[in-house]
Amino acid sequence: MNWSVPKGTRDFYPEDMILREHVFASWEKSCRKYGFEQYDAPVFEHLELYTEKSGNEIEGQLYVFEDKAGRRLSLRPEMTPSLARMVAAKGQALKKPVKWFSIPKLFRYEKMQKGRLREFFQLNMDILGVEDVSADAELIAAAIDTMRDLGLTSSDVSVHISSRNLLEELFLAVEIPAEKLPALYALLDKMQKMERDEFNRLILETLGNENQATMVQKILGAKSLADIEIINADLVSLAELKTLFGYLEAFGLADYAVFDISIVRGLAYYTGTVFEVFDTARTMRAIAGGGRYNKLVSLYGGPETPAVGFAAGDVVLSDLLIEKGLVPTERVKSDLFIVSFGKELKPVIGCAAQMRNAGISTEYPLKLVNVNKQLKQASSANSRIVLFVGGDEELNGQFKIKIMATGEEKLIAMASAAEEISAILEQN
RNA sequence: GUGGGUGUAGCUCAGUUGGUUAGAGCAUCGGUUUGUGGUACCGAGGGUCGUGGGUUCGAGCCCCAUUACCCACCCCA
Repeated sequence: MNWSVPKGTRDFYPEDMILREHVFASWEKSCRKYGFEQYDAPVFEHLELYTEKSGNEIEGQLYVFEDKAGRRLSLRPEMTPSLARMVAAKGQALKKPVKWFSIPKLFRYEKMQKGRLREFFQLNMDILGVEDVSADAELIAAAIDTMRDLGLTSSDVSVHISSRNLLEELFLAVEIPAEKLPALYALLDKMQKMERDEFNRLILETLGNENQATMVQKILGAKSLADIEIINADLVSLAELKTLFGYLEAFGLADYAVFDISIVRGLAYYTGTVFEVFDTARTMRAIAGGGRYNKLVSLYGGPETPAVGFAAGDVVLSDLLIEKGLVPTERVKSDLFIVSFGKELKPVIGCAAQMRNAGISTEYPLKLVNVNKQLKQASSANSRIVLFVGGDEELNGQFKIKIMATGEEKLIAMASAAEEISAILEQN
């Protein structure tokens, strides 16, 4: 018998939930701050939803199964097809712009590695219905802000931005045949991983034309938009990118953003802006990635809908937060812990009920042991205040309480105990 | 799918050229005479040494297979 978790999955013990909830809460907060609304969709979808977009080959990376009626279904490997389907189904009825977010659990049958599991979470944020680059800027700003809210600065992470259109325009201007573009994109995606000479050799091999190869090498050597402008100043996408970076500067986020011509984002459905967020040390895989996908909603039978979105996985991000020491450690089970001097549980329960009814998170020992032991429990529950019941103080209509952080003890009136405790909890 | 590395207590690891009953720290639980926690002292539980086979009088240690994890490649929505 094998009682371990399936390959590529995780258990979340309470102590693991601290980090997970920290990240989720931060994500949601950032999304709301930008006016995004939450949505969700089924965990499994018709298989065709994914094969339509990515081809039959991806089936090997999906958790595919058949239901009892013989339907071919798949656990969702990504959220965007579900989103596109939902938006397509509403047709023109949705008020634009649509700004939606979701935190789905996703499943991919993959060989696992550092930062890549078979079951994981993603934050997805998308803006639909806006063609202007202002939407790209709003989205990228929101993406950066999710990182910033978690304590990551521009010296920890940066967003590398490019544009599919820019590459296409540049390449077509030097008369590279359109059918060669996918091969070039694939090559470009690997640029960071190889020596410049090797890279240049492969470009020549792909194009089979020395003049074109030289031009492409020059284009791909561009380190900034200014470099691009020298090569070819008359490009629509160049103007767009300049506008985009201008907007990011207006957001006060210029420190995070860099132009990086090597960003192409696989070969998927991107039609314009593409970007990826990396740790600046570049020791991990991408933390987030996204871009513009103007064709996808119509692919699912909806109206032509411009769209831009991104996804950030929880795995690499969590690794980074741990490495940077940005993980909360405090684990408060309950704010108040009741310790009893007596042997009767009933008065303890009565007191606990009173506190809980007042909205105070309260625990007490389920087995009445000696006071020493009870206080140890209060301590490991990380409770902030201990309330003693069954003591002599009650003869004067008072409870003794103890502030655990300082060890300070004080007497409070029994009649207003809940109010006084709430007040103390609020102060600290 | 390809190549490499690592598996000893819940965790981090010791364990001599193969030799009795496999150890430590941390953690957990119990106790230090029942009205005071975090620190201290005493004690206890917990391991078929990843799994299966082989070599040997004898294997945690050597050999083979297998599995899980880690790293690199492939892929990355």
